[in-house]
Amino acid sequence: MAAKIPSVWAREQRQPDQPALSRASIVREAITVLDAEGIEQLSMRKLGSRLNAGATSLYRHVATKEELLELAVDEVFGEMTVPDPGPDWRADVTAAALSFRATALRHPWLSSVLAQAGLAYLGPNLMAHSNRLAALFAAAGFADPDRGIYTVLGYVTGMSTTEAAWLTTVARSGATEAELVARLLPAARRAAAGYAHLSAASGDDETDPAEVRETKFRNGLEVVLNGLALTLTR
Amino acid sequence: MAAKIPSVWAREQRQPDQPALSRASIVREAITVLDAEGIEQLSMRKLGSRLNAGATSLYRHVATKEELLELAVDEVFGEMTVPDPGPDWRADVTAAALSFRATALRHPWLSSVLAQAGLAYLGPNLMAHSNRLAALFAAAGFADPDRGIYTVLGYVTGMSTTEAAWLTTVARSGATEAELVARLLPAARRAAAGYAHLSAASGDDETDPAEVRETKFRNGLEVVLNGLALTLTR
DNA sequence: TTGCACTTGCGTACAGCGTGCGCAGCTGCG
DNA sequence: CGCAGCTGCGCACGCTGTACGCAAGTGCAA
Repeated sequence: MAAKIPSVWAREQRQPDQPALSRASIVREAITVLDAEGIEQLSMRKLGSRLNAGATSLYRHVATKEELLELAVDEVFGEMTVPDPGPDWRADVTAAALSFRATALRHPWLSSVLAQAGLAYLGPNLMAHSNRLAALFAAAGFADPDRGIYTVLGYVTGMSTTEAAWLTTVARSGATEAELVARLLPAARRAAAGYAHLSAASGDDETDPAEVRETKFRNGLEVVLNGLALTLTR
Repeated sequence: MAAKIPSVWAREQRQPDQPALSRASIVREAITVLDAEGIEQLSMRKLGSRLNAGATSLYRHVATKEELLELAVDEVFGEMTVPDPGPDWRADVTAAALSFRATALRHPWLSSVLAQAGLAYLGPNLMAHSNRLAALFAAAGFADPDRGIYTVLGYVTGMSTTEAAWLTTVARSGATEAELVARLLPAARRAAAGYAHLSAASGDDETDPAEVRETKFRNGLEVVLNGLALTLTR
């Protein structure tokens, strides 16, 4: 009732009520939808109505859906932490790699977008992330820091992408990860039959699949870091 | 005029003329479109009319567009070669990695599909590829062949995905790779300014970008293989 | 105080998408 | 000869991204 009266009060109320549809709020809400429902469920109409706005209103703040995705990607890069260079470069790189992986698994759509559009983004968070990563390898004393960066980043993105895709499959199935593994096992065994070197492994359902994945990631990373260490002492 | 007469001849002519819309021919044509126009340009309607068929006719042979993409992925995995295990496991793995990369770059949509759907495919070509890869690491004498597989595969897929995404960007820009690099350089420099460890490198436009990419790929792979070699001698 | 430029949001509309459904015609078997 | 089953197609539904033009509100200039 009082709300209907147009007055200073109403206007003051309105500001905290509706953040006025800014670019930042759009990106934030987009990430929420992406995380909750996946990339193919994000539509401009749905996003608009979640912000109490029409679909086309969003286009005042964002040129295109693709640009919105770019902004979301850069935003998410801001969640990745890279430590300041310390005495143990391996620990630092490992921490950065794990943070990358954790972020990619928290936002499984990240990999899809990156795979389709590449890293020609140049957003501020992405640049800062690259810079901090470069600092790590430079401080460690590598003759060619670039090589360290792209080798580690290649491994990390590849591994994270595969994992994220799997998690997406799990999410879409509605089951837990362990359940889906169990359900797919017969088919996998059938498919692996006749191939001498494929096991479709593991009857021991003791170990948590998520733990297994993280161990795999760490093991592979260790291999990469060992390889890189060789280029240091030489 | 003669063509209008319904007869054995007409029917016999028809067979080589129209391969009758089989699953295989649909997948083949889909790959052609995907290669030529990219993943977001593939529509069931377009695919149908290219095969002289209505859009919905395809659904007699393929349950859904997503399934069609899975079939295309497996088909393309058939193009990847993995050598039989020889005396030099590093050479063998390198050859397999380069073939994977070459295939992924020839079909840049591959990475997008894999990133979205993961490797829960179990198609025959994919299984055969994995098996041959496993054979390589087993023959090399690794205690844990799996680790070699997923480490190398992680690096290779990550690197190839990034490259494929970049090539997609290049293709969409309409320019050559070198031109696009030159065009993006100012923006990249601007973005890199203020970051101590980022160069936005290279004024020497002498070297072919494609060659640079391949060298990077090989260098990183060398690092990974060096790391793996350490787990062998131990 | 008045007026004007500018920003912001919205409604409508268009072309295109994946695909469910039911009908028509051809093929091969009894 | 007739019928079952497979193949292809036209239509229709609900959805998509987004171009366009109008209305309302805002802040600065005169």
